[in-house]
Amino acid sequence: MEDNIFTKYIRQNSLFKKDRDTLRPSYVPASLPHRDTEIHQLAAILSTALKGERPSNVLVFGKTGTGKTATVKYLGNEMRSYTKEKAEDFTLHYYYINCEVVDTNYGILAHIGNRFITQWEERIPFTGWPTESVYSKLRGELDKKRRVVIIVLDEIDKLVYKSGDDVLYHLAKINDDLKQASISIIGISNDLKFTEFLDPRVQSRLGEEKMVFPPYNASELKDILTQRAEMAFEDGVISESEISLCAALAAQEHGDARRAIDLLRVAGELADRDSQEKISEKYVYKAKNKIELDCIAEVIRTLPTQSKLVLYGIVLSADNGSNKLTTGQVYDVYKELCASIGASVLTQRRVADLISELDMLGTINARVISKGRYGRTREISLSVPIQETKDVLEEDDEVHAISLPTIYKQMRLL
DNA sequence: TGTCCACTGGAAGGGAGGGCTT
DNA sequence: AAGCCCTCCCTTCCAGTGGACA
Repeated sequence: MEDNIFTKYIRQNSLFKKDRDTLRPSYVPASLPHRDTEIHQLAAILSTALKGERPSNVLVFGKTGTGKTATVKYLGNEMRSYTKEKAEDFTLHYYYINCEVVDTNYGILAHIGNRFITQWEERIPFTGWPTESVYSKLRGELDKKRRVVIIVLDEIDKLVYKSGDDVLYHLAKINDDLKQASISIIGISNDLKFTEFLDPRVQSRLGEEKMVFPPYNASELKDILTQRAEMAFEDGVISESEISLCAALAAQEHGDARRAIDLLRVAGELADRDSQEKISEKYVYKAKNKIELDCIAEVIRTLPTQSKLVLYGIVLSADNGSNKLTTGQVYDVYKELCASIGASVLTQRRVADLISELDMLGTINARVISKGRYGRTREISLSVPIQETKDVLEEDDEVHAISLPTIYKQMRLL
């Protein structure tokens, strides 16, 4: 046991208290600073459910990290603990569904339906049934008892963009067909405009009540971080000035509390790894850097192969000192890269679109310029670090197979 | 002043693939 | 299993264009 390689890591004094989950994005704290107004507003709407009546449907808007999900989950917990103490003649159900995970009409209906089906044999299968049957099965199960069902659809905009508003139409209309039970929906979205894509009938039913969560400012973020830091870190590990720094950095990025908390956690982890006793300013900046790089790396990693090849071409050119490229130049290098690994070569038109996509993702900078006599094109430059990007791209098997010396030779000929 | 380059960006359509329906 | 529809990725075709240069 003494010689086990992990002993040292486990024994090591940690800056974190045992419960470091308090800095995870999914953690819902027992109190939410600076969300009193929103909590009370939503509680007033939902309180109807505690009397056995159907509350209005609610749409909750707000940018990422403004506490939408936390507030809604918090109220769910509160309602559950309230009803636990009372014996009512109806049951209250509060279900949370993340539409980024369950993103099809069928999936949502089946998911909700299965919550009410206790017998395994009777459960709705993952796939196979016509959507209409799932709907009627759900309706039948719901109406067996007197109940109020509140369904939270987080990231509801993702669902609408991907699968349209059919489920929402069904769910909004289901109350007309129910005698005993009732359903209300809380939709959470960070996109204010998604309702434009809804059928007008769905739009008005779903948006009976609307709430907008404003971003946190730096001092509000600081209170949130102070609360979390107390829960997560041992005493004296982090001081006020470092917390302020985290808050200030996150406030610059439109007051995203999740970002701020991530910053705190990563700073802690980095300091911990270096066996520090305190989280100094240096580690906050290191954490900021790491988070940004991780973000970029993740974007690049999930790119389709063809986009990776285009980007790789731009990276190699930048590595060779050509900072500003035209679409034609990028295409030439790209063709060489494809040839060297035998990949199919896309048309220049398509590659131009891929370049636009890379531009939108922020990995490159591409703006249209005119070089007069010499035509109109995009001026393309890399906007992420060369070496790191190259490393991430080379993790890809296909990119890895490229023979660099050959490419460099070809590039000199171009 | 007009020309003309090297593209841009819109439009239409093909075809592969996945999921739903019959 | 087969048909259908939808979405995504891609190709083909083409009109349009900012500005250096003759």
